[in-house]
Amino acid sequence: MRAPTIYDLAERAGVSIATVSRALNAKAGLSQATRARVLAAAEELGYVPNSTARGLSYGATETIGIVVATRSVNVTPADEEHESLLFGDAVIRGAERSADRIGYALLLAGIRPRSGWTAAKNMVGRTDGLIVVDRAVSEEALAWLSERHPVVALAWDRPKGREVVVRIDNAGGTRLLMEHLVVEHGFREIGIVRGPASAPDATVRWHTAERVALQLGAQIVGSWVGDFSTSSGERAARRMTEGGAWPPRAIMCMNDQMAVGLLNVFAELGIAVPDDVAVTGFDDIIVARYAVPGLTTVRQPAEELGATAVDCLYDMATGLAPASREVVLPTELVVRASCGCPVSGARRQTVTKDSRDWPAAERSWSQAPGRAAVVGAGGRAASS
Amino acid sequence: MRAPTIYDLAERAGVSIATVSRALNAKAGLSQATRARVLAAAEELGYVPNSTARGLSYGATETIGIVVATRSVNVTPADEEHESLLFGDAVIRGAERSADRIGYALLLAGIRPRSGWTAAKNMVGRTDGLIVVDRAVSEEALAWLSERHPVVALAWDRPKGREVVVRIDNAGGTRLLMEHLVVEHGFREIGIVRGPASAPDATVRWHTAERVALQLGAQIVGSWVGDFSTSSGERAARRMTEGGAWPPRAIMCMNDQMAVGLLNVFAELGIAVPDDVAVTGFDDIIVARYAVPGLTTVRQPAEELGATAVDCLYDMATGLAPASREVVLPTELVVRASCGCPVSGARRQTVTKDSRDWPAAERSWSQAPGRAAVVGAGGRAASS
DNA sequence: CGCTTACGAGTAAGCGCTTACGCATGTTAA
DNA sequence: TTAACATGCGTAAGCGCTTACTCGTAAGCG
Repeated sequence: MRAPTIYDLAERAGVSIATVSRALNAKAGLSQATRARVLAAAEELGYVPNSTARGLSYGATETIGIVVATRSVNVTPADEEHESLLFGDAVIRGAERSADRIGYALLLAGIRPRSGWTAAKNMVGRTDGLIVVDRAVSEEALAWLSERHPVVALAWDRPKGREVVVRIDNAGGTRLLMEHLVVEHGFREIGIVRGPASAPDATVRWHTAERVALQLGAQIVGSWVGDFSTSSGERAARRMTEGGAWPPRAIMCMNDQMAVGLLNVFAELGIAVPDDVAVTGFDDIIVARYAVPGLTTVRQPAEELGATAVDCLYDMATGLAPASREVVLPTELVVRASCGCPVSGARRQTVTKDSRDWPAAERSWSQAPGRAAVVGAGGRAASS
Repeated sequence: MRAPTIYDLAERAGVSIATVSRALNAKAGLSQATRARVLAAAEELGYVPNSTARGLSYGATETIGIVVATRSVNVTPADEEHESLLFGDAVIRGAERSADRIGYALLLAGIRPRSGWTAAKNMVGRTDGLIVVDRAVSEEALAWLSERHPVVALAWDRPKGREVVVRIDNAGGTRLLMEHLVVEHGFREIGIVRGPASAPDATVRWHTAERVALQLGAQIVGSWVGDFSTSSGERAARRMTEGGAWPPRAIMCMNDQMAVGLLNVFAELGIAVPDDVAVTGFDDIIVARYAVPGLTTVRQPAEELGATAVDCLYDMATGLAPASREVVLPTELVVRASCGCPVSGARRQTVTKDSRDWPAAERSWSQAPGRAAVVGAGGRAASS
């Protein structure tokens, strides 16, 4: 009942284990006959090589680790589903796609709020590279990891240690959105619902929004702080309507969940979106498409982030210097109804429109295995 | 720049590698002083044990593999997002949670439609057990795998080989739903939108629905076949309204996506849900909550499936015989508006209700590490 | 004071694989 | 015919770790 080893196979095929190894790994210097004999024996025995032993001997595990933050189980389900979990899932899907393409495996580790980063540390000893998503571990931990292992920090601010940062173009996306609101819709008074100060993404978005608004001759007439959750968006909406106050004509939320919170409260209060107040989000989570009205937002290519991270690590692990310390993926404006844009017909139309919105999943540059791309805002190239 | 090995550590601490190993693994028979010295040296060196070597020597990898089907990239995004992908993500989250609890790692493999199951096969050599989700691999492949490795088949029909099946109580959930429609709402004429014949889940649901309807004195007045996608639901809706025909008073869809497809088309045709036609789904995907009207459905505890699978494998890998060849998790009726139930107020109310719907994430029986539970329909115990 | 025990730590034998090296053959060229 | 080389395969040395076994030392006992 013990799994057959290379010795069993060698005996069965009547050759040495070295020959078996060469046959299985398609190395040169073997006669066709011997190779066939070994492969046949392997088939008969149902032999599967022990990857652990292979990794030890070969000196590489051909495995990429991915570290994501896992929220504690006690948040409300709505928040839990919407929040970074889904983002993390998409990243994992993308990473898995790339890993599969290069024949690597993906090892998963979730970091719980108070569990510390031991799980991430342990991955150093069993992977060829590590993806750290968002702020799953502290900056110090990231520095420690990146000093002794190839590390890609995903959706991080910018590289501080030896890690390579793969992120989206927050500034560019925010600019697109603001230009849409100010230039195309003519809104001059914009409100902003920020994220927590600890989130670099949100901070970049916020600062950019302010700057671009000024540049375009609009002004920020109000600013509220949320924590990225739907309920914090609801609280913000209540604060801005306290005592019968009227919210700004247009409100930009730094993520979709908070925007959904606004929609909830405005619907309850009878404030019409977009006719009374235009609302926008950021990220294009699934719910943005199903919100009523459909949420105008900026798409984050979460799967591509994961795929790109794996490509980068592959380069790093195989000795190629990464093309850049920082890889920036472009974002895309997704226009739905919540900003005031006409959406002809009912939801079906929206669905159709959405389908068009989605780019072909295979990016052209992903055809070349293992190559990462440096792409900037709205198509402009950007690297540091 | 080479990672420090146990030899480096031993030298630094002035002891043998055996002592280092004992210190790091908290084995008995070491003086406090020596242990402390080793740990201090480890800290200084930033030593991380090589799990590959450890696994080889120890004879177990403390890793669980999870094999999920990954749809090809060319499906429409709506279908892709809703379909098994999200289910797979939830399963992975649950599995990760359990794995983390027992100190195991999770290795991910996606099986693409035409890539074959080599990826799954290779996992045998690097894990202590395998979770195969849904129908990621063929029955023959599953048999092959389960013959030489601990395997849990998730959401599978019933065990055929040596694998343990972990699934939800499809029959029980369907019964709850049918009882709700017939007994509480008094609908006597029910339509059914089935899934593909190849999906055992859908088949069980369909047969149960027919049987229960008869038992309760209702009748099935129409049956349409879809493929689980939203667009197939839309097609079904068009077929049932062809030539001005009127759909059945109540329609039970074998999953949520198809139900959403019905909602789309009915909205377009001006058929009111639930006033003209009641519609129900199955699975309780996220979108069910955001559909208009909110979709009455049956919740699949996807995360718990993953968590339970890991618990089972842990038992199997550590030599405990699994409690049962088949573990069935209970389902839960989620009542929203699409069946005709009153939902007071607007969406906020729905959200609140939903929050209540969700059980505390920690199941009581999950407190005992590594123990799997056998729970049946609606709380009744069931095992085979 | 001599003997048994218990304790702490070292020695060495693997775990299953890859690969550098070496050694027979068979093949070619002078 | 023989040197020179390619070809095909076996031998053996690790990869970094765990652990069964061994052994020196100090404590406990009559």
